[in-house]
Amino acid sequence: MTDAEITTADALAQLSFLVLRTIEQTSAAHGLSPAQARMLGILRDREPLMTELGARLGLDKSSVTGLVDRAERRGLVERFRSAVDGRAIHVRLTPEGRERTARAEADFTAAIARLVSGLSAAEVAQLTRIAGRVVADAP
Amino acid sequence: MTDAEITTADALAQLSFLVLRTIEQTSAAHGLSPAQARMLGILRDREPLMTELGARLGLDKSSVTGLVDRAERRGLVERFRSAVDGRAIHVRLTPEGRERTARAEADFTAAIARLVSGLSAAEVAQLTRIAGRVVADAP
DNA sequence: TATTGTTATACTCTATAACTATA
DNA sequence: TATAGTTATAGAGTATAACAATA
Repeated sequence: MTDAEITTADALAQLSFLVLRTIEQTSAAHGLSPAQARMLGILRDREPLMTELGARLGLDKSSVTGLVDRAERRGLVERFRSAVDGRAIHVRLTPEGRERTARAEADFTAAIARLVSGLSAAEVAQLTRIAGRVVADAP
Repeated sequence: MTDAEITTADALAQLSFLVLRTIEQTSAAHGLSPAQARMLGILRDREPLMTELGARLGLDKSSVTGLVDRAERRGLVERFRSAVDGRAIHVRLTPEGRERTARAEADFTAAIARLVSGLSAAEVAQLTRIAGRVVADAP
């Protein structure tokens, strides 16, 4: 009974703050904001329309315009017109953006490994599996 | 082999975005920003100095000034001078702030319960225990 | 008319640097 | 001198509402 009891909500909230802080730190080390890092991660294997990007990020279209504007100004992404719809615009990584994304992700993976380094291999596997289930089940 | 393999880093990043979105939604339903909700949660059982609050939140003192300003304007918190140090200022919840905090937390707890409703009771317990361990081990 | 995207505007959040008041 | 806090300023991120261009 020396360990404090902790609710699921508390444990997940605190774990999330920890992971988000890790994302902030590794992003910042590569000159990226967390929002940009998240967008670049999505663009790693897609060239979505502005609207689709907004849907994936859960952001309003005007927010996506600003996010893409700032990333484009930094040479990380570029816009190009849809071949089939004159109104629609795709976004994709530039080579520079792709490199930065890869390096930031490698650092993030290493940081997460340090974060769970106090767990046994079996516990890490359980955590990964259960977290993956929650994410997959989510609406 | 029908399930996609997922890395620990990916699973935790996605879970964290999911939890953060839940915090945003339940906060917004009570007229709070995520940053405010987090601050109010800290103030639930403390009356810290501005500096101590900043240390707990990991924020610069000027950021804390703004955060407390906006919360004070909404009647959620109040400042009061230290009895022992003429420079120092404590922050505490108002009765209104305490009520809002309690209601938002209850909603958040319910939302997290829905998030993990696809897991077995044993899995929820495992997730809670392991997440708690990671948080407790973190620097 | 409906949809795609941008612009104008406003607010929150955050940091750095300069400042005031107290220790 | 050093510390606690505020102010001035700047930039990112977000949303709502109004708009232009295309479907």
